[in-house]
Amino acid sequence: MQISSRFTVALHIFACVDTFKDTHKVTSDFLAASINTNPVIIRKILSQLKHAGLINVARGTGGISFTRELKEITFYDVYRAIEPVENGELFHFHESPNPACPVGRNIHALLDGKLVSIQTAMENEMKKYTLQDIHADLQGLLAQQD
Amino acid sequence: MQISSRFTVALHIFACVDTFKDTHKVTSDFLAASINTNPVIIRKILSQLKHAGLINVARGTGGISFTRELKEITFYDVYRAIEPVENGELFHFHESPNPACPVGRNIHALLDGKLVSIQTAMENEMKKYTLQDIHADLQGLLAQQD
DNA sequence: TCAATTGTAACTGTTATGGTTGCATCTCAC
DNA sequence: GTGAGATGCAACCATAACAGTTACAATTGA
Repeated sequence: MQISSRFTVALHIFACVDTFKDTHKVTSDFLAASINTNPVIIRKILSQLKHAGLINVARGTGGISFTRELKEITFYDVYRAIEPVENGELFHFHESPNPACPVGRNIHALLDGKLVSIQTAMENEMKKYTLQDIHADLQGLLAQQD
Repeated sequence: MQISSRFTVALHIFACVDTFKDTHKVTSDFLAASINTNPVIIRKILSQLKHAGLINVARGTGGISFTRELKEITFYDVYRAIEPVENGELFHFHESPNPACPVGRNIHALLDGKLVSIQTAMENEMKKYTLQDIHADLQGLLAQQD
């Protein structure tokens, strides 16, 4: 299975807030227009990001602000905020291997460490990228396009 | 989302075939008993592994054999054999960002390379492990348990 | 020929996703 | 205060993937 589009949508949200925060009121409707989806989808994701402590959302008046500097928010922070799986396990292990079988009895011991190392490799790469990287890269792209 | 349990089931299948190929006829029923699932689930996964060229399955008589040495089959080979997503993209990007928005127009250019590097980090770690590692580790565990 | 086995279609129940409507609640400007 | 504009959230819907199950045709070797 794929990691849901909520992840890229969340990164898109951050890029929009960063880009437009001084020139527009960035609402869920505004974001939905840039991302081309429904405002309620945006609000659900904003709610997740808020509960993870990454942003503040102003009720009533609208508007989004970051709780930390951009370089202090990594892709991994966003991924964990958005991903609903309890304790964040990347692999779904089959539930009940047969303990009467020598393989079934040992399959977890055989695989668990390897699966963790694979997941960790992905997560460590996610931690290398921050919202500051998006900010910088976008500035570069926009400068070319002027 | 999580990577489906078909992946760990497939690795379990390989471990069973390797362990029991000389002492038992390893059928889908036999495997289903060790994995504690339905024989048809097993046959579906065997079919995927067969189409990926990793195993041969004997119709009628039953029995499974490897097409390569264990050390020549990596976790990544198994993952790609089992994962149905076309061209194997780990991330599901939202479909149609708004080209009229400076962010929407550039979001793919901003993120694609970073997402690929994350996926590649995971896949490279998967390529480090082979079925030979499972074989060796299981021999070690079983030796302890005697 | 027969028993055992694979291959596969058809179906079920559950869950996640993405989308949508509707509305209560909140906030600020007036 | 009132109203306009927002968010928060519940309640749906359609679709798809997953895991499981039944049934049966096709294959193979004894």
